[in-house]
Amino acid sequence: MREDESNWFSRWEEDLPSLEELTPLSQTLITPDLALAFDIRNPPPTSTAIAAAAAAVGAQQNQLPHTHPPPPPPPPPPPTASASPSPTNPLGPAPPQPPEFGADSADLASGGAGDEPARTLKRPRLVWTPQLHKRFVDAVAHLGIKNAVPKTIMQLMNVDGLTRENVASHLQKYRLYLKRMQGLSSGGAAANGAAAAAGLGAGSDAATDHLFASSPVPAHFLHPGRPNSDHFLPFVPVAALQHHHHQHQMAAAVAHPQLQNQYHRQVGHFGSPTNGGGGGGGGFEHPFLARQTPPQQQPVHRMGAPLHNPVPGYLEDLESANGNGGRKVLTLFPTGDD
DNA sequence: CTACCAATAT
DNA sequence: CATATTGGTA
Repeated sequence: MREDESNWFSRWEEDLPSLEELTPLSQTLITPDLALAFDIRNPPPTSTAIAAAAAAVGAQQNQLPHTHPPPPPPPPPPPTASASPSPTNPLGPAPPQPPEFGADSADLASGGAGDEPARTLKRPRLVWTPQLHKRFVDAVAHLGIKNAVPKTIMQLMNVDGLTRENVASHLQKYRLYLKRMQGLSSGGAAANGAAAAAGLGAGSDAATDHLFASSPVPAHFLHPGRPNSDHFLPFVPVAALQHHHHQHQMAAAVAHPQLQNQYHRQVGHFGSPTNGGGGGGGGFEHPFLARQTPPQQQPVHRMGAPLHNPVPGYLEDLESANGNGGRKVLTLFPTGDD
């Protein structure tokens, strides 16, 4: 049993980051339903989509999975017209997202899925794009390490198509990353976890930081035993369900399971040109799949998130993996937690 | 039984 | 290496 449940809300404030952290993240996940909706099995003659994708290095995640989903029946919203007070997504509603399509989906000849979806199809590998990860971190940050468990995180992220397993897996890795960093940052000059996370120290250079360094790590993460500043946010776990009203819920990017080559070195130019530089609030996205699938979550009656609706328009995020040594610019949150 | 976690497999 | 999958456990 989770013994902490008794006092988890007593310490909510501790973990509560600053409200401003609520980042209007937006991600698009191609959910199988979606794919199905688009009818992938009726692909255009396009062929070298994959090659194209490879060529389009700037974009790494936009392959369309041809997964036929285990039919998640669109649950008819039977809200008896009563609840649904704050539809505001805790972490972030999705700003306008350019519905860009990857075009295509190479059909693999596996298994004769010539016709109807074989019910035993697996989902494509989820690609944790920086944006997605950002959302992940935000969710964890907002939940607090204590409550940051896969299910909760998943719900908070509210990314369509994301499964608990996905989050769990990533969470595991994330924890490892944090742990590694704790050891390095503690006692060292780097008092700031974010700094270490950025890839400053020697701990994160090439490998581990790829994705993780993209998102600042909340300071409290590195020091679980030490509440930083007491945040006071008398918030209550409002049971927040997501569906209700259209909020762009995007999807995450997925890649083909098989065509997973091991060469990708393109994590570096995310900044969308349209935005002018990285960072830009609300404006940087990639060729992602945008679309939302009908509600598909279970009526889990669990707590929601103590977040409030973020104001869209302010985004931070950074990315710069140049091999220049050292120096990392952390465009941290406006709160300046570090 | 559900969910978490760590280990293991792909 | 990044995810997925599995097994044991709370």
